[in-house]
Amino acid sequence: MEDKKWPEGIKWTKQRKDIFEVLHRAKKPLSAHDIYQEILKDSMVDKANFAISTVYRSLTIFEEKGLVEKSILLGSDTAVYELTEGKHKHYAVCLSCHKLVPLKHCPFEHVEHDHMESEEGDFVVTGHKLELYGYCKECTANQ
Amino acid sequence: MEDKKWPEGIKWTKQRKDIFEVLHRAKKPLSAHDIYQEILKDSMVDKANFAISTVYRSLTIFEEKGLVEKSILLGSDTAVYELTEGKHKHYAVCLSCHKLVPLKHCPFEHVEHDHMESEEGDFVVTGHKLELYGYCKECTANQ
DNA sequence: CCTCTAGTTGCAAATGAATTGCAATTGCAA
DNA sequence: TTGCAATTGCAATTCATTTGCAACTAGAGG
Repeated sequence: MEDKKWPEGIKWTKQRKDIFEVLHRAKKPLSAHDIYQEILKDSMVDKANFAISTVYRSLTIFEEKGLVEKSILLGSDTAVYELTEGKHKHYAVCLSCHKLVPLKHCPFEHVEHDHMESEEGDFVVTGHKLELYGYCKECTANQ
Repeated sequence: MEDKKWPEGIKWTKQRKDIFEVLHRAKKPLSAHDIYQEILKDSMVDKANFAISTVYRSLTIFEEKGLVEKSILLGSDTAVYELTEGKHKHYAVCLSCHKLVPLKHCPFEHVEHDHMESEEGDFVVTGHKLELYGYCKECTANQ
């Protein structure tokens, strides 16, 4: 985080630093619970001194500031978060093993804008969320 | 429903018929709660004789049978459902007024398949979920 | 370095969507 | 019409997430 500009009006606390670190080294979106466990595991802190509500509150703020992206993936009821870091990523969810497979490209890099027209006039598109589903290599192989 | 084939092994009960009707005439995805309220409002039944758990259970079955599609839209924590009816629909969510605006076309009609390649080999894509976000005509007009 | 305070946190209790156990009910195949 | 597996109502439960509040700190301004 050191090299990054931190949004105004929000404090860079030890807890937020920990949450950021976990998200930073994660290779996939994590739930609040995942993050919490990871922090405890690393004994970055002792359990008696870190509330999961802090994770939720921090993630909410991070999201508001555009630092993380929240999504609720297919077939799940818990939200997962990942750092935006300027990047733009999508995943495919395996319907069989529920694995998350990152896509190489955003399929929308090549889509013209006028395809976005809505049924009721213009809509200024600022972003999108895409999720593919199907079957991963392993699950296809094993029938 | 009369003209449609009903999946095997699941019964066509009064409750499911009501749920189906509500979904059928809905112009947008509805939550279990929406559906429940709608049914009560229509006095299709009296409250004392229709449990919301039935709505949830029915929707789950409908989803398993491919009759409805479940999604959890941006900025919401409750699932919404709509009949698939063969169609394929996407929405844009207005970040300002939270209105759901249906899109005219699925942007993927024109996307080549190889853009779906994943970082770790092939993935058989059977479907996708797309959600655009941005600002609707009205909200853009009102600044 | 110290002070002060708005922003944060821990904790425990509260929400609210969704699920479940169970006994009673009901489609519907035979 | 009958029999039973599927379904339902109801109430209790689960589980992710949120919230109230008093105690605590980051970090701006002395």
